Amino acid sequence: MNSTKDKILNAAEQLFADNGFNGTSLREITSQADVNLAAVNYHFGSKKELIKAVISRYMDELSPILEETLIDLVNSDQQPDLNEVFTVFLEPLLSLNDFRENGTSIFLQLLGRGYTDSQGFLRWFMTTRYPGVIERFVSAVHKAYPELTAEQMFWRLHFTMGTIVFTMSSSEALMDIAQNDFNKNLDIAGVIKQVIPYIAAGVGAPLSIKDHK
Amino acid sequence: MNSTKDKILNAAEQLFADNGFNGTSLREITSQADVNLAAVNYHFGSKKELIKAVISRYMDELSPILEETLIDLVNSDQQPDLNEVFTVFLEPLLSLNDFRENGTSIFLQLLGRGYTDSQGFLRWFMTTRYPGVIERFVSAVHKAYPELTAEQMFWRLHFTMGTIVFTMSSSEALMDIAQNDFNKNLDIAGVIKQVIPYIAAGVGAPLSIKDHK
DNA sequence: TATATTTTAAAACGACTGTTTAAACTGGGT
DNA sequence: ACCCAGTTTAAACAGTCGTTTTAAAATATA
Repeated sequence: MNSTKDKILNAAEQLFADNGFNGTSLREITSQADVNLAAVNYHFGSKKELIKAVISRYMDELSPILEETLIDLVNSDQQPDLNEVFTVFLEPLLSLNDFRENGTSIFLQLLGRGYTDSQGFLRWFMTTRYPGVIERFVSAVHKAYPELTAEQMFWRLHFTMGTIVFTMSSSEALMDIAQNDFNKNLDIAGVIKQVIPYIAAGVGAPLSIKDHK
Repeated sequence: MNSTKDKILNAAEQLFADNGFNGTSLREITSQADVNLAAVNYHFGSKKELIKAVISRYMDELSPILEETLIDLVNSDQQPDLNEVFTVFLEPLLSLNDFRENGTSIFLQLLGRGYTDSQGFLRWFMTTRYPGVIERFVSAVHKAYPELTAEQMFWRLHFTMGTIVFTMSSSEALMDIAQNDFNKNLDIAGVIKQVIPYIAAGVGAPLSIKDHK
């Protein structure tokens, strides 16, 4: 259905992805969605709740798929490679393109915005509302690299989050540069395939001597 | 000297680092600096110019040291390890603590804000004003890993930038978590030492088959 | 058809933004 | 003493923001 609520969500997610949460006004959203300004506060209560609704629409779609795939990986007999662990994300992320046009790119950009724009409130929202994905993911990494201590796991997963989030929030600019400088026409899937070996190697980096003590 | 200009710069850099450029108003800055609101526009012309001035104060201090160290590395006889290449940044970055209190942390946070807050204008400012550092750095990485194509270099250095920038813009929150969960009291130098093996391994990841064609 | 409920519409609210204005003040040079 | 450039001050500017209010219109319920 093409209700007012949906029109707002569709306009909002694109604008949020492009210009960030702070950088997008309700007036831009409602004029883009061709609805009245007051409709946002009527349907969602506030801008903050609208942001949550935009994110939730993706996470509710993604998290079950992701969790299932990760559980399969953890329960399999053989020890996975770190590259395999991260490749697990590829298909579920790309499936968002069936869910909504440009869904993969928009979702990853939103994720990036959420971590940088609004000082930590979205991080809290995600970790408390979708804890399963993170737990399964940590288990999978642990299975692939058991020697990694919990502390190093913590740091390296945050580094990884940074790589993803930063890359994706500026993915359009990066793809433009790649197009101009290397004549390579990459889509979002191409960027993801570029980043997987990087983060797999980063997480899999050898333990430094000083941490063994 | 403790001029109005300096008082503004000192207050601005801390607020910018904490709350971002968009998230910091001129009124917050001037009241923190205990100067009149109009002083910013009088001394700097605009908020945008103030941002540039804050960044420049650090970059003018850092870039000569960094360039020199990188040139030494490139001109040395033996091939450097990627870990060595990135470790080169440690000392110059830490030297910012002598330059200003908490200088290292503030600068890295500012760098992060600049890349995410103001859609690319600061990226343009940095690359056009301090191109030498980037060139030397690319040369150093190339010397350590000659097989890396220009395109893959481009991507991996951007991934690296993302790791750094994201980690540092939320470094305080991360250090708090590390303190609570692992009872480890890390300072900014500790975080940098954690991240170096990660990015070195990421940049040094093996070339995937499909890029050889 | 009549009533109740949901949805839209236009306008205004108070608060905040960066910037500008014009007057007051400051310290040094003649 | 006077003048004058450099600096500081308080006030106002025009604009945007998220949110609320009030009334009209559309829709559903009986």
